Amino acid sequence: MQTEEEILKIKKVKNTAVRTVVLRHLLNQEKAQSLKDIENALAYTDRSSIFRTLKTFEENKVIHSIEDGSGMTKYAVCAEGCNCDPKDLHYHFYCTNCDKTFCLFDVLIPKIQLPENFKLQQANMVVKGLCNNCNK
Amino acid sequence: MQTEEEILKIKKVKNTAVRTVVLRHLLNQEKAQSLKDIENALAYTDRSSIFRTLKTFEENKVIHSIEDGSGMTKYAVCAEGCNCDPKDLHYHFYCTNCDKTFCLFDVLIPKIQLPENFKLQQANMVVKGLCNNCNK
DNA sequence: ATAATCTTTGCAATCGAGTTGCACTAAAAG
DNA sequence: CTTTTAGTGCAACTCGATTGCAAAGATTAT
Repeated sequence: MQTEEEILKIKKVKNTAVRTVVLRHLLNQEKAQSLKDIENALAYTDRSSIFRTLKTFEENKVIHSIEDGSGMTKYAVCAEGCNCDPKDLHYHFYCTNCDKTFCLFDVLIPKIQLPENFKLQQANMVVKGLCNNCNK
Repeated sequence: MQTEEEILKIKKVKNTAVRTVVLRHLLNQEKAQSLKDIENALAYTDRSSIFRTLKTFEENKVIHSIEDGSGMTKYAVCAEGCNCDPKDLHYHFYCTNCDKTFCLFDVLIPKIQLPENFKLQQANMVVKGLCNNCNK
């Protein structure tokens, strides 16, 4: 497992106090985090600083963003060697009753044949409905 | 083609002035409409009335909502016999440069095998990137 | 038909995620 | 050490979505 410093160095992002704690937090979580999640976890760090940090991380492929249907963009650290291709991604299932998001790791996203000269940057596949707990 | 009155009767939604004009507008458009689109088109109808009308329509399966990556929820009239299954839907391609949304009618969404006892209500497949015009 | 009740509508206000301007501080370059 | 560039914190703002409330309209019971 890489340290925050190593990751930032590899991705050519200058290391700062805010960047280190944000990245560390993301690495410590098993679920993708929203700006609000991070803000709540890091009580003494300003929201806009976290926001700009996330933008910087995203531009430099340190993290990628996910639309999971909850209405809030979530962020997760890219796996080693991740180039944010859709093949790295999976479906998200958002339960409209309990507001939980499930990652459907077992269901792979098929290759999408885009029209001529379209360039894919990101794919968000959100499935909404009732989870096993709420479907009664 | 059904009239607004027929559709509302079939879906058991009481007919009102606002509901008729909103539904008529949606029927007349070839593209899915955002709340703002409808608001602009119907100058003398209040936004919150349109909003509540859309919620009522959605609950009663008169229309379905679409997240197309633009950040605004869009609405489209359900086809006759549509039960808002994902099989009725298609991918949306959102160009991050020119902010246009393209419906990829030719690329069908494969059947998604959900985990045991999960109930699917809606699926939004959004692909982001550069369209043929911006990819130069 | 009339009163009581429920629904719909319009307006204004609010919410919340995201974003930006600006001044201050810290780090890098000269 | 001075100049320049980058990062941070605070407050304010944007904008889509949503809600409280009172007036208007429709429905039901008397």
